[in-house]
Amino acid sequence: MRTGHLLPLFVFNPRKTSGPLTYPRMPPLTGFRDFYPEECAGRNAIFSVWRSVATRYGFVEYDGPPLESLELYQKKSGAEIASQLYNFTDKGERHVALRPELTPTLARMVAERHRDFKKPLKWFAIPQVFRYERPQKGRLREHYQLNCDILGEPSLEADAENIALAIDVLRAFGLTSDDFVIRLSDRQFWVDLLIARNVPQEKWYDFFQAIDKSEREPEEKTREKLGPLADEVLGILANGAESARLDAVERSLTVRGFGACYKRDFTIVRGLAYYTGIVWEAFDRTGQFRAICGGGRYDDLLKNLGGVDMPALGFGMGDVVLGELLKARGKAPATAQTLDYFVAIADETVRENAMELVQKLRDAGKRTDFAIAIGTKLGKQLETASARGARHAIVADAKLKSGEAELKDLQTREQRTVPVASLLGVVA
RNA sequence: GCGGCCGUAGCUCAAUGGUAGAGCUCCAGAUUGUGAUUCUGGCUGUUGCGGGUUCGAGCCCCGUCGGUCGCCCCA
Repeated sequence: MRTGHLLPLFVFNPRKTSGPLTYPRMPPLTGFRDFYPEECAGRNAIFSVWRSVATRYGFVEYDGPPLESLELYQKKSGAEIASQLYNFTDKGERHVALRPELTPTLARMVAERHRDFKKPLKWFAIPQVFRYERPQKGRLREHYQLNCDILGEPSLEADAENIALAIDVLRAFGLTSDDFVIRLSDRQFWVDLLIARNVPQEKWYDFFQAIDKSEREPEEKTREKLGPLADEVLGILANGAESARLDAVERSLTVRGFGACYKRDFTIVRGLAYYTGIVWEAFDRTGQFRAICGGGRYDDLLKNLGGVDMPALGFGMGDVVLGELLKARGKAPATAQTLDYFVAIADETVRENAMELVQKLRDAGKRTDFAIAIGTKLGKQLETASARGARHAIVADAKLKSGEAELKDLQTREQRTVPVASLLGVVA
């Protein structure tokens, strides 16, 4: 009984699956994703692997708020960071931001209650994080990021443990040392060199920038940026250098059986601000994707952010690049969503008996569905059952009233009459 | 914030400046108790949007929005 004056937006006609476009589409915002069931299953499969491996390494899960004070990030990265994140003023005039990373939150939480926890802490989280920048390949405005951190342990064995976890996460997806490589570097090595060569601290930023870009820029440009240090630095980038810290980490990885998974590479400096020791990134061997994951030691961050002097390190792994890589290598986790039973109602006079059976199956833990629409043709119901990935169809007919049903194997198409009782537990 | 490329049906794509189409998907029927194939029918567009040129624009021009790739930046 439509009166005709309703806006098209509010008219719902279930018989029409598609119709004239009567109002503008509302796609998700730039850089944000919808997760339809298939994508959601894929995302959850990734989460499941992440959780499984992290807990296997003795890490425990935590989380923080998705919204934090803007100051928390500015304190760590400078005021200009605001231009790169989602920030706004809330109704209480507070300057807030959607979290661009979890590490400041972690530092805040640990500083707040560090006395409550035995050291070292091995914590992981799977936050959705946000950044305000133009989307590009492997980089959106939101993504989910596995974060694994070890706090309160200064030894290099902690660095190795963290990197080993990252390697094992990648292995758990079916990737091998043929697919990826950890590029290991030592930020402290560069700092030592800068001090030894009397480079003033205000020039360090440009120095790290030059190293970071040396792969993507012509050598002449890098030389120009490095000035008098050019020969020495380019030699180190090309041929490596001595580092007792890297020796220790590499030894630990090798005895764990990961000798083929890493290479020493001093071009990795990981951003600019807070890393203090070992830093590393994982890349796919073909180089067609940006970094899969990366991390390092940040021993000063907790002191600077929360006033608690505690060594710390960690890594982050996003779902976007990882998902692209797994898809390209045919290693995307299987996401088939199936049913144990689909109850097809062949005879509407037994619908109530069929619903009783559906409920019993569900109570018994069986994934069970049925055709809600009354009077759906049996053929259509079986088609649905098959499309939904059900292993068996149960054809509910008059025999159901005497405790029997037709059980049909949807793969073999074989069908037999069975007592209903046998469906509740015995038959899988 | 800057630049390259691309925007046609839900999806993948056609259409010399001259009446906007196909395949797939979806829904239904052939088939009122049996799903893979097959056949038939149905739904579907302000050609992203707004201007301009032209007798006439999906096509050419300008702008804008969106997508994508890169730059900047990288947590």
